[in-house]
Amino acid sequence: MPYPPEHSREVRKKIVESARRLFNRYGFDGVSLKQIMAGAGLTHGGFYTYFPSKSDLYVEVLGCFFTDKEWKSCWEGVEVDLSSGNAGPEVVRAYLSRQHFEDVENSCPMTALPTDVARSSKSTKQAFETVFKAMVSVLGRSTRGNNGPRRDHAQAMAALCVGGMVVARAMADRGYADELRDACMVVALELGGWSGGRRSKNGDSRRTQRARAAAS
Amino acid sequence: MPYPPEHSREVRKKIVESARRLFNRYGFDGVSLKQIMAGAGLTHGGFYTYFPSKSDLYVEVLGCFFTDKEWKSCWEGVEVDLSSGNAGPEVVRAYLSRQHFEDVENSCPMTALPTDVARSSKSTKQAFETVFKAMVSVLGRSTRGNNGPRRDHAQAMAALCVGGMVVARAMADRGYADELRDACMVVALELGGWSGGRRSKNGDSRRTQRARAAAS
DNA sequence: TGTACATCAGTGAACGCGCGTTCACTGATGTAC
DNA sequence: TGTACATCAGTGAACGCGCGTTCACTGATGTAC
Repeated sequence: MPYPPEHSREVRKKIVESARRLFNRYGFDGVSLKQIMAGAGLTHGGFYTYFPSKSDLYVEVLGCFFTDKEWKSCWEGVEVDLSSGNAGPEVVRAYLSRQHFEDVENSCPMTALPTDVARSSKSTKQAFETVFKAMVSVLGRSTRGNNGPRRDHAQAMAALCVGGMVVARAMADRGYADELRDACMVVALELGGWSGGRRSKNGDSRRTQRARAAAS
Repeated sequence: MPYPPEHSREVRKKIVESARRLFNRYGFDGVSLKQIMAGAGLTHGGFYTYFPSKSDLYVEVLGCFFTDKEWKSCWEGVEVDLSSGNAGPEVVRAYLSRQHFEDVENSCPMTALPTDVARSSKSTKQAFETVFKAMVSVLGRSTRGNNGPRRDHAQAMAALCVGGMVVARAMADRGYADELRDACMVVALELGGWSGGRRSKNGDSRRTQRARAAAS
């Protein structure tokens, strides 16, 4: 047996990671297998040892986010424990943070790829749906003490987080994108009943920043 | 002068219309100039008589929605007068309607193309931003009698409309997509202070449908 | 009304290019002795 | 410890294909007389 069994697993993971970064940045059609394999330190021919097709890799990439117990984001310093009952406001702030806005490569695929997915196969949509439902579930479980947010509020919050980021990324004016992101954050937190809570470092709303500046 | 002056204008418009339908359905990279020109009843070689490049056509397509005085949607029976001060709830209902969800070809480019735009040139983003701001403006102008919605509420409503549709289109389960669309509609109307209003035929919320079914 | 003509919108072959995928092969690996 | 070997991960040339773009040309058009 020429190679140890973990070798294959490691290389496969490298390919998925490379693909995730590239798909996030350039979309499904904007990335070639040559680029993906180069990102994993290999040449293009070896791809088919690991995946039956480019589309199959795509499905796998979509599934690898948000479904782990720990939220495995690379957003510096933002690590949310999804199993805690109070992850809701943390998730909203992290999702709509400047960090997440800027780090396209490591961003949530729901922010970077939703319209690509809408045009793709059923299995791709299935992977996307699982991720979205996971987000809704986390937001819905998080309560402010009483009965928690309504089901439609949890869904709308998730749509607002995703939609806010998607639209913000499509703006030409960075200042307006920031303002929009902030507006969505404020409203999403209101919907969850988390308006009074603390703000994370990178998720500061403009309002908070202004208030802080005025106080000093 | 071999051709009348309006000929050129008409053909150009045909190309833009064909491109709009195809881009909405398959995205920028998923459509060839051959397809676009065929959709306009021409062969591919003639394209460059009308546009300098595929990208330039893309920018033009993005701008042609939502910026007219009348909302020139082809959503059957839904025609909203944007100059009226009360277009807000109508826009929300039309945007998140089943009609808009299903009619991909004629849908708003913000629903079909936002992540493509996020990866595109500044001029493309500029066109997208103009369309989005027009939507925010319409929603913001619409008041319920008092001081109207807050600025951040108008922005969040627009993001919720766009985000709700984008995510709904990426779902595998049609039933869940409908539920999500409905949740976003209910919450967006709440944000605008328009919750008590009538529902348009195709924008019926599930809640309304259920209530109606129970009453009969 | 009929004919010759200049214009230029539209055609379609050709260009170079990069794609996803295939496959005969190479050469690094751990094993056997 | 050293050598021969079987395995198979990874290589890179080659495949057919369709893309955006170019360009020499065709032929439908309205005009002039």
